[in-house]
Amino acid sequence: MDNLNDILNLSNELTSRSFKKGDILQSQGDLNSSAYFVKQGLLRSYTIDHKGKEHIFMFAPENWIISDIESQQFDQPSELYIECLEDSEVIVLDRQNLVSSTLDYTQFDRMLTLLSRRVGVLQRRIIMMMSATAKERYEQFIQSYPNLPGRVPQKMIASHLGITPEALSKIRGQIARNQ
Amino acid sequence: MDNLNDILNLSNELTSRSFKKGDILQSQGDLNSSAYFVKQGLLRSYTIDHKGKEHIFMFAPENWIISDIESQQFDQPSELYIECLEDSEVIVLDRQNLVSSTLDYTQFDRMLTLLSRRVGVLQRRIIMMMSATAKERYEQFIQSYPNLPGRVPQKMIASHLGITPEALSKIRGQIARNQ
DNA sequence: AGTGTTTCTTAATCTAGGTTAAGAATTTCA
DNA sequence: TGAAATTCTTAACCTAGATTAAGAAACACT
Repeated sequence: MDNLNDILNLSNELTSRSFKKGDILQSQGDLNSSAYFVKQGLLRSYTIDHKGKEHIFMFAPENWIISDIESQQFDQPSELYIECLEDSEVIVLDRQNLVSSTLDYTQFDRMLTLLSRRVGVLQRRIIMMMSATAKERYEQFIQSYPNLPGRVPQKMIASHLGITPEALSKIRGQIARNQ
Repeated sequence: MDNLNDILNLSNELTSRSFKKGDILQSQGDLNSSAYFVKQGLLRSYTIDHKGKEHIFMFAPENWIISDIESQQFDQPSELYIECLEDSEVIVLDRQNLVSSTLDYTQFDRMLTLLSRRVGVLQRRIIMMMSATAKERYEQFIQSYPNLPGRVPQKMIASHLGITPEALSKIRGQIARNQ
């Protein structure tokens, strides 16, 4: 992802805000949900299901943008919590910064690119969930995001993979053992 | 989804093509992948994983649009097969019909809406896969797509849910039994 | 209409990953 | 720096769904 300043209207008027580890930027059910561009630090998004269990949808380290896109675009209640995992510098993009009427042609085009790429990521993730074992998904995860283990507690990686912390610990034990 | 004619450039020059049940409109690995708008009939998209197993990504009945979006937008090899499940009337949208340079402002805006909605659907599907049992996912499926069972063989619904046909049969047996 | 092919069901068995529990390691923060 | 809290590991046991198999039902095609 190139310079997001070009993609959006960030240039002048939008400044970044600081958040502390543990801060919740947005909760499930919130209206007026935003998109968050991470200049420095690390955010995560997650849901809590009807059984009270937490499921991490994604992590956003430096230069990533994180948001409940549908909620943000159409002013629907957010399905995701967005939380700070490290003290972070974040540009908050409200509805009016990302909605069609405020975008010029070039920005529009980049927005379309961004969304198409996201669809690709989600498509591959669904296929992964359907076809791969937990071990395969873990190996694919550390390959795709080699700098995240170390910054993120293991149990959160487990949650992102859709397994329990115990299962991930067992898998890591296995991997360590045979080599 | 409103009238797709408005969203795109379909109006005059693009006519629909007929396909027969069983026709494969696009294969895994194909370049020049297209998007397909279903006027009449039913399509599906699926992958075959490295273990040789088939996984149905989505179904597209009347008025749906189906495509490997990332592949179509960026001219990358398709990850999905797209196949006809019934004799169908389909408008084939090549790269040049859907790429930024050919879209006017209104079309652009609708394209953005379309993609944001797709992201929402995929997001909910991932959360479902992580949090719900096979039975819950099946019940949610027939609620979301009440007209598909009957048009689609059960084993394909199983594949879309990420379970085996035997497991789905067992679940249906259970449901039938206790009421 | 009749035969071959695909789909669906049922049942027995197996296994990846969940659950529970408890101790060890690490982090947090006064 | 040291006590409390959180995270990680290991192990025993359990369960949802996979696998295998075989018969029944539904479809497809001449």
